[in-house]
Amino acid sequence: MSSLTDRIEAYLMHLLLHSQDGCVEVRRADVADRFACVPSQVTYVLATRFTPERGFFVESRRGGGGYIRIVARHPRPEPAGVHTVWQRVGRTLSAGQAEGLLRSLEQAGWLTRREAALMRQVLRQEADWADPPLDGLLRAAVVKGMLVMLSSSPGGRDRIG
Amino acid sequence: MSSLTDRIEAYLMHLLLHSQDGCVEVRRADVADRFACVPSQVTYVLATRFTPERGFFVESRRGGGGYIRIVARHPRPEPAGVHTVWQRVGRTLSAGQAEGLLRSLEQAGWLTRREAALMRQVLRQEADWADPPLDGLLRAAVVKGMLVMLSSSPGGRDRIG
DNA sequence: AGCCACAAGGTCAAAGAAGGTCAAAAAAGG
DNA sequence: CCTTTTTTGACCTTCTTTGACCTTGTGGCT
Repeated sequence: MSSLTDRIEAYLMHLLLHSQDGCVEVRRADVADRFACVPSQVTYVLATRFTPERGFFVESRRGGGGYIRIVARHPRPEPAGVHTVWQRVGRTLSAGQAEGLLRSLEQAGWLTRREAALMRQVLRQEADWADPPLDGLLRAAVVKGMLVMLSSSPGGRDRIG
Repeated sequence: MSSLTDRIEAYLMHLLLHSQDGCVEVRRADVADRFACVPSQVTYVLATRFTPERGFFVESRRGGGGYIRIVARHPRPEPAGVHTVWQRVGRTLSAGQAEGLLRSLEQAGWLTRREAALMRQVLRQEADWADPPLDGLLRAAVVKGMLVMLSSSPGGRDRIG
Protein backbone atom coordinates (compact mmCIF):
# COMPACT_ATOMS: atom_id res chain seq x y z
CA MET A 1 0.00 0.00 0.00
CA SER A 2 2.71 2.40 0.90
CA SER A 3 3.91 3.86 -2.30
CA LEU A 4 7.47 4.14 -3.42
CA THR A 5 7.30 7.81 -2.70
CA ASP A 6 6.20 7.12 0.86
CA ARG A 7 9.00 4.68 1.41
CA ILE A 8 11.62 7.02 0.09
CA GLU A 9 10.21 9.79 2.21
CA ALA A 10 10.34 7.55 5.26
CA TYR A 11 13.91 6.61 4.49
CA LEU A 12 15.08 10.16 4.18
CA MET A 13 13.13 11.19 7.25
CA HIS A 14 14.78 8.36 9.12
CA LEU A 15 18.21 9.60 8.11
CA LEU A 16 17.25 13.08 9.17
CA LEU A 17 15.96 11.94 12.53
CA HIS A 18 19.05 9.95 13.23
CA SER A 19 21.38 12.69 12.19
CA GLN A 20 22.85 14.64 15.00
CA ASP A 21 21.83 17.98 13.65
CA GLY A 22 18.86 17.61 11.38
CA CYS A 23 20.92 17.75 8.25
CA VAL A 24 21.73 14.97 5.81
CA GLU A 25 23.50 14.58 2.53
CA VAL A 26 22.73 11.89 0.00
CA ARG A 27 23.41 11.11 -3.61
CA ARG A 28 20.35 11.06 -5.71
CA ALA A 29 21.64 8.10 -7.64
CA ASP A 30 22.32 6.14 -4.45
CA VAL A 31 18.85 6.61 -3.12
CA ALA A 32 17.37 5.73 -6.47
CA ASP A 33 19.53 2.68 -6.48
CA ARG A 34 18.50 1.59 -3.04
CA PHE A 35 14.87 1.71 -4.07
CA ALA A 36 15.50 0.45 -7.54
CA CYS A 37 13.85 3.36 -9.22
CA VAL A 38 14.75 6.16 -11.57
CA PRO A 39 16.62 9.10 -10.09
CA SER A 40 13.94 11.57 -10.93
CA GLN A 41 11.71 9.74 -8.50
CA VAL A 42 13.90 11.05 -5.73
CA THR A 43 13.56 14.53 -7.11
CA TYR A 44 9.82 14.04 -6.99
CA VAL A 45 9.88 13.02 -3.35
CA LEU A 46 11.96 16.00 -2.45
CA ALA A 47 9.70 18.34 -4.34
CA THR A 48 6.51 17.06 -2.81
CA ARG A 49 7.55 16.07 0.70
CA PHE A 50 10.51 18.11 1.76
CA THR A 51 9.15 21.51 1.02
CA PRO A 52 9.84 24.77 2.83
CA GLU A 53 6.20 24.80 3.95
CA ARG A 54 6.87 21.57 5.76
CA GLY A 55 10.00 22.97 7.28
CA PHE A 56 12.71 21.62 5.05
CA PHE A 57 15.32 23.14 2.85
CA VAL A 58 16.96 21.24 0.08
CA GLU A 59 20.12 22.30 -1.64
CA SER A 60 22.06 20.40 -4.21
CA ARG A 61 25.04 20.47 -6.47
CA ARG A 62 25.58 18.88 -9.83
CA GLY A 63 28.67 17.47 -11.38
CA GLY A 64 31.35 15.31 -9.87
CA GLY A 65 31.00 15.10 -6.12
CA GLY A 66 27.44 16.29 -6.47
CA TYR A 67 24.97 15.80 -3.65
CA ILE A 68 21.57 16.58 -2.28
CA ARG A 69 21.42 18.08 1.16
CA ILE A 70 18.26 18.17 3.22
CA VAL A 71 18.06 20.43 6.22
CA ALA A 72 15.25 20.44 8.72
CA ARG A 73 14.64 23.95 9.82
CA HIS A 74 13.57 22.94 13.26
CA PRO A 75 15.48 20.11 14.76
CA ARG A 76 13.13 17.72 16.45
CA PRO A 77 10.96 19.47 18.98
CA GLU A 78 11.15 22.96 17.71
CA PRO A 79 12.22 25.55 20.19
CA ALA A 80 8.67 26.56 20.86
CA GLY A 81 8.82 30.31 20.82
CA VAL A 82 11.28 30.80 18.06
CA HIS A 83 9.23 29.22 15.34
CA THR A 84 6.24 31.30 16.26
CA VAL A 85 8.33 34.39 16.18
CA TRP A 86 9.73 33.46 12.82
CA GLN A 87 6.29 33.30 11.34
CA ARG A 88 5.38 36.62 12.82
CA VAL A 89 8.26 38.34 11.16
CA GLY A 90 7.19 39.20 7.70
CA ARG A 91 9.26 40.83 5.08
CA THR A 92 9.25 44.02 6.97
CA LEU A 93 9.34 45.02 10.61
CA SER A 94 8.73 48.36 12.28
CA ALA A 95 10.93 49.59 15.07
CA GLY A 96 8.10 49.03 17.50
CA GLN A 97 7.43 45.51 16.33
CA ALA A 98 11.10 44.71 16.56
CA GLU A 99 11.24 45.98 20.08
CA GLY A 100 8.23 43.93 21.09
CA LEU A 101 9.83 40.90 19.57
CA LEU A 102 13.08 41.34 21.38
CA ARG A 103 11.24 41.80 24.59
CA SER A 104 9.26 38.61 24.28
CA LEU A 105 12.31 36.65 23.24
CA GLU A 106 14.19 37.99 26.20
CA GLN A 107 11.37 37.24 28.53
CA ALA A 108 11.10 33.72 27.20
CA GLY A 109 14.75 33.27 27.93
CA TRP A 110 15.83 32.94 24.34
CA LEU A 111 17.90 36.06 24.48
CA THR A 112 20.03 37.27 27.32
CA ARG A 113 19.74 40.84 28.35
CA ARG A 114 23.09 41.44 26.77
CA GLU A 115 22.07 39.90 23.46
CA ALA A 116 18.87 41.84 23.34
CA ALA A 117 20.78 45.03 23.98
CA LEU A 118 23.21 44.21 21.22
CA MET A 119 20.40 43.53 18.85
CA ARG A 120 18.80 46.82 19.63
CA GLN A 121 21.98 48.59 18.79
CA VAL A 122 22.48 46.67 15.61
CA LEU A 123 18.93 47.25 14.53
CA ARG A 124 19.33 50.95 15.02
CA GLN A 125 22.65 51.03 13.30
CA GLU A 126 21.47 49.03 10.34
CA ALA A 127 18.00 50.35 9.84
CA ASP A 128 17.64 53.81 11.23
CA TRP A 129 19.58 55.56 8.53
CA ALA A 130 17.08 54.34 5.98
CA ASP A 131 13.69 55.79 5.21
CA PRO A 132 10.53 53.74 4.94
CA PRO A 133 9.96 51.30 3.49
CA LEU A 134 13.61 50.28 3.36
CA ASP A 135 14.18 50.46 7.10
CA GLY A 136 11.50 47.91 7.75
CA LEU A 137 13.00 45.50 5.25
CA LEU A 138 16.40 45.83 6.82
CA ARG A 139 15.06 45.29 10.32
CA ALA A 140 13.31 42.13 9.22
CA ALA A 141 16.49 40.90 7.56
CA VAL A 142 18.62 41.46 10.64
CA VAL A 143 16.10 39.70 12.81
CA LYS A 144 15.90 36.74 10.43
CA GLY A 145 19.63 36.33 10.58
CA MET A 146 19.48 36.40 14.32
CA LEU A 147 16.64 33.90 14.48
CA VAL A 148 18.43 31.40 12.30
CA MET A 149 21.32 31.29 14.69
CA LEU A 150 19.01 31.23 17.64
CA SER A 151 17.15 28.16 16.53
CA SER A 152 19.83 26.40 14.63
CA SER A 153 21.87 24.34 16.98
CA PRO A 154 20.36 20.99 17.87
CA GLY A 155 18.02 21.44 20.76
CA GLY A 156 18.51 25.13 20.68
CA ARG A 157 21.34 26.96 22.28
CA ASP A 158 22.77 26.16 25.64
CA ARG A 159 20.31 27.89 27.80
CA ILE A 160 18.98 27.16 31.17
CA GLY A 161 15.50 26.31 30.04
CA MET B 1 31.92 12.14 -1.15
CA SER B 2 33.59 15.47 -1.27
CA SER B 3 35.22 16.13 -4.56
CA LEU B 4 38.86 16.73 -5.22
CA THR B 5 38.05 20.36 -5.78
CA ASP B 6 36.43 20.55 -2.35
CA ARG B 7 39.44 19.01 -0.70
CA ILE B 8 41.86 21.33 -2.37
CA GLU B 9 39.68 24.26 -1.46
CA ALA B 10 39.61 23.12 2.15
CA TYR B 11 43.37 22.73 2.16
CA LEU B 12 44.03 26.19 0.84
CA MET B 13 41.40 27.67 3.12
CA HIS B 14 43.08 25.94 5.99
CA LEU B 15 46.40 27.49 5.09
CA LEU B 16 44.75 30.88 4.89
CA LEU B 17 43.00 30.55 8.21
CA HIS B 18 46.22 29.56 9.88
CA SER B 19 48.29 32.23 8.28
CA GLN B 20 49.00 35.27 10.32
CA ASP B 21 47.81 37.76 7.78
CA GLY B 22 45.29 36.01 5.60
CA CYS B 23 47.79 35.60 2.84
CA VAL B 24 49.45 32.48 1.59
CA GLU B 25 51.90 31.43 -1.10
CA VAL B 26 52.03 28.02 -2.69
CA ARG B 27 53.45 26.32 -5.73
CA ARG B 28 50.86 25.01 -8.06
CA ALA B 29 52.87 21.90 -8.74
CA ASP B 30 53.27 21.18 -5.03
CA VAL B 31 49.58 21.36 -4.35
CA ALA B 32 48.85 19.24 -7.39
CA ASP B 33 51.40 16.79 -6.13
CA ARG B 34 49.94 16.63 -2.67
CA PHE B 35 46.57 15.73 -4.10
CA ALA B 36 47.95 13.59 -6.86
CA CYS B 37 46.22 15.48 -9.62
CA VAL B 38 47.09 17.54 -12.64
CA PRO B 39 48.24 21.10 -11.97
CA SER B 40 45.43 22.63 -13.91
CA GLN B 41 43.10 21.24 -11.29
CA VAL B 42 44.58 23.73 -8.88
CA THR B 43 44.00 26.49 -11.35
CA TYR B 44 40.42 25.37 -11.56
CA VAL B 45 39.97 25.51 -7.81
CA LEU B 46 41.41 28.99 -7.68
CA ALA B 47 39.22 30.15 -10.52
CA THR B 48 36.01 28.81 -9.07
CA ARG B 49 36.52 29.16 -5.32
CA PHE B 50 38.93 31.95 -4.64
CA THR B 51 37.32 34.61 -6.71
CA PRO B 52 37.24 38.32 -5.99
CA GLU B 53 33.49 37.91 -5.67
CA ARG B 54 34.06 35.67 -2.71
CA GLY B 55 36.62 37.94 -1.22
CA PHE B 56 39.92 36.62 -2.46
CA PHE B 57 42.65 37.91 -4.67
CA VAL B 58 45.03 35.61 -6.45
CA GLU B 59 48.27 36.67 -8.01
CA SER B 60 50.92 34.51 -9.53
CA ARG B 61 54.18 34.46 -11.38
CA ARG B 62 55.53 32.01 -13.87
CA GLY B 63 59.03 30.83 -14.52
CA GLY B 64 61.68 29.71 -12.09
CA GLY B 65 60.72 30.58 -8.55
CA GLY B 66 57.15 30.98 -9.66
CA TYR B 67 54.33 30.99 -7.14
CA ILE B 68 50.68 31.50 -6.52
CA ARG B 69 49.64 33.89 -3.81
CA ILE B 70 46.17 33.99 -2.34
CA VAL B 71 45.06 36.96 -0.32
CA ALA B 72 41.86 36.92 1.70
CA ARG B 73 39.98 40.15 1.96
CA HIS B 74 38.22 38.92 5.07
CA PRO B 75 41.02 37.88 7.31
CA ARG B 76 40.40 34.72 9.23
CA PRO B 77 37.37 34.75 11.45
CA GLU B 78 39.10 33.75 14.64
CA PRO B 79 37.54 33.74 18.08
CA ALA B 80 38.28 37.30 18.83
CA GLY B 81 37.73 38.15 15.23
CA VAL B 82 34.01 38.11 14.72
CA HIS B 83 34.24 41.79 15.29
CA THR B 84 36.75 42.07 12.51
CA VAL B 85 34.52 40.16 10.18
CA TRP B 86 31.77 42.49 11.17
CA GLN B 87 33.71 45.51 10.13
CA ARG B 88 34.59 43.99 6.82
CA VAL B 89 30.96 43.37 6.06
CA GLY B 90 29.93 46.71 4.83
CA ARG B 91 26.46 47.96 4.38
CA THR B 92 26.02 45.77 1.39
CA LEU B 93 27.04 42.25 0.44
CA SER B 94 26.90 40.48 -2.90
CA ALA B 95 25.75 36.90 -3.18
CA GLY B 96 29.31 35.81 -3.86
CA GLN B 97 30.73 37.70 -0.92
CA ALA B 98 28.12 36.18 1.33
CA GLU B 99 28.93 32.71 0.08
CA GLY B 100 32.63 33.27 0.61
CA LEU B 101 32.01 34.45 4.12
CA LEU B 102 29.83 31.48 4.99
CA ARG B 103 32.45 29.11 3.69
CA SER B 104 35.19 30.75 5.70
CA LEU B 105 33.14 30.71 8.86
CA GLU B 106 32.22 27.11 8.29
CA GLN B 107 35.78 26.11 7.59
CA ALA B 108 36.89 27.93 10.70
CA GLY B 109 34.37 26.03 12.77
CA TRP B 110 32.21 29.00 13.61
CA LEU B 111 29.28 27.72 11.69
CA THR B 112 28.12 24.15 11.38
CA ARG B 113 27.27 22.79 8.00
CA ARG B 114 23.67 22.97 9.01
CA GLU B 115 23.85 26.56 10.09
CA ALA B 116 25.60 27.54 6.91
CA ALA B 117 22.94 25.77 4.87
CA LEU B 118 20.17 27.51 6.76
CA MET B 119 21.83 30.86 6.33
CA ARG B 120 22.09 30.27 2.62
CA GLN B 121 18.39 29.60 2.41
CA VAL B 122 17.47 32.61 4.42
CA LEU B 123 19.78 34.78 2.40
CA ARG B 124 18.14 33.59 -0.78
CA GLN B 125 14.70 33.94 0.62
CA GLU B 126 15.30 37.40 1.94
CA ALA B 127 17.42 38.91 -0.75
CA ASP B 128 16.87 37.20 -4.06
CA TRP B 129 13.54 38.76 -4.81
CA ALA B 130 15.09 42.20 -4.66
CA ASP B 131 17.05 43.94 -7.36
CA PRO B 132 20.33 45.73 -6.79
CA PRO B 133 21.14 47.62 -4.78
CA LEU B 134 18.46 46.54 -2.32
CA ASP B 135 19.42 42.86 -2.37
CA GLY B 136 22.91 43.67 -1.17
CA LEU B 137 21.62 45.72 1.71
CA LEU B 138 19.34 42.91 2.78
CA ARG B 139 22.09 40.34 2.59
CA ALA B 140 24.33 42.45 4.76
CA ALA B 141 21.53 42.89 7.25
CA VAL B 142 20.86 39.16 7.51
CA VAL B 143 24.53 38.47 8.00
CA LYS B 144 24.78 41.12 10.66
CA GLY B 145 21.95 39.51 12.53
CA MET B 146 23.78 36.23 12.32
CA LEU B 147 27.02 37.73 13.50
CA VAL B 148 25.40 39.22 16.56
CA MET B 149 24.33 35.82 17.72
CA LEU B 150 27.64 34.30 16.78
CA SER B 151 29.57 36.64 18.95
CA SER B 152 27.10 37.47 21.62
CA SER B 153 27.18 34.84 24.28
CA PRO B 154 29.93 35.43 26.81
CA GLY B 155 33.01 33.70 25.56
CA GLY B 156 31.41 32.90 22.27
CA ARG B 157 29.45 29.80 21.48
CA ASP B 158 30.39 26.30 22.42
CA ARG B 159 32.56 25.42 19.55
CA ILE B 160 35.54 23.28 19.14
CA GLY B 161 37.67 25.78 17.34
C1' DA C 1 73.59 40.82 -26.25
C1' DG C 2 71.50 36.83 -28.12
C1' DC C 3 70.20 32.20 -27.72
C1' DC C 4 68.82 28.19 -25.43
C1' DA C 5 67.19 25.08 -21.87
C1' DC C 6 64.54 24.51 -18.01
C1' DA C 7 61.16 25.77 -14.64
C1' DA C 8 57.14 27.45 -13.45
C1' DG C 9 52.23 28.77 -14.28
C1' DG C 10 48.12 29.51 -17.92
C1' DT C 11 44.52 28.10 -21.41
C1' DC C 12 41.16 25.57 -23.43
C1' DA C 13 38.42 22.08 -24.88
C1' DA C 14 36.93 17.30 -24.41
C1' DA C 15 35.30 13.69 -21.47
C1' DG C 16 33.01 12.36 -17.30
C1' DA C 17 29.94 12.75 -13.33
C1' DA C 18 26.31 14.31 -11.01
C1' DG C 19 21.61 16.42 -10.55
C1' DG C 20 17.30 18.86 -13.02
C1' DT C 21 13.20 19.16 -16.22
C1' DC C 22 9.19 18.00 -18.33
C1' DA C 23 5.66 15.57 -20.12
C1' DA C 24 3.52 11.25 -21.00
C1' DA C 25 1.88 6.96 -19.05
C1' DA C 26 0.09 4.49 -15.11
C1' DA C 27 -2.18 4.13 -10.67
C1' DA C 28 -5.03 5.68 -6.99
C1' DG C 29 -8.90 8.08 -5.13
C1' DG C 30 -13.49 9.84 -5.13
C1' DC D 1 -15.48 8.50 -15.22
C1' DC D 2 -12.61 12.33 -13.83
C1' DT D 3 -9.00 14.21 -11.00
C1' DT D 4 -4.91 13.88 -8.55
C1' DT D 5 -0.75 11.67 -7.45
C1' DT D 6 3.05 8.53 -8.85
C1' DT D 7 6.30 6.50 -11.98
C1' DT D 8 9.24 6.53 -15.94
C1' DG D 9 12.27 7.92 -19.38
C1' DA D 10 14.32 10.88 -22.80
C1' DC D 11 16.94 14.91 -22.85
C1' DC D 12 19.32 19.17 -20.53
C1' DT D 13 22.43 21.86 -17.58
C1' DT D 14 26.05 22.34 -14.42
C1' DC D 15 30.33 21.18 -12.27
C1' DT D 16 34.65 18.46 -12.21
C1' DT D 17 38.69 16.19 -14.00
C1' DT D 18 42.27 15.48 -17.42
C1' DG D 19 45.52 16.33 -20.87
C1' DA D 20 47.68 18.49 -24.73
C1' DC D 21 49.73 22.69 -25.80
C1' DC D 22 51.06 27.81 -24.78
C1' DT D 23 53.42 31.71 -22.33
C1' DT D 24 56.61 33.74 -19.31
C1' DG D 25 60.68 34.13 -16.06
C1' DT D 26 65.60 32.68 -14.89
C1' DG D 27 70.03 31.44 -15.64
C1' DG D 28 73.79 29.74 -18.26
C1' DC D 29 76.61 29.74 -22.51
C1' DT D 30 78.68 31.88 -26.68
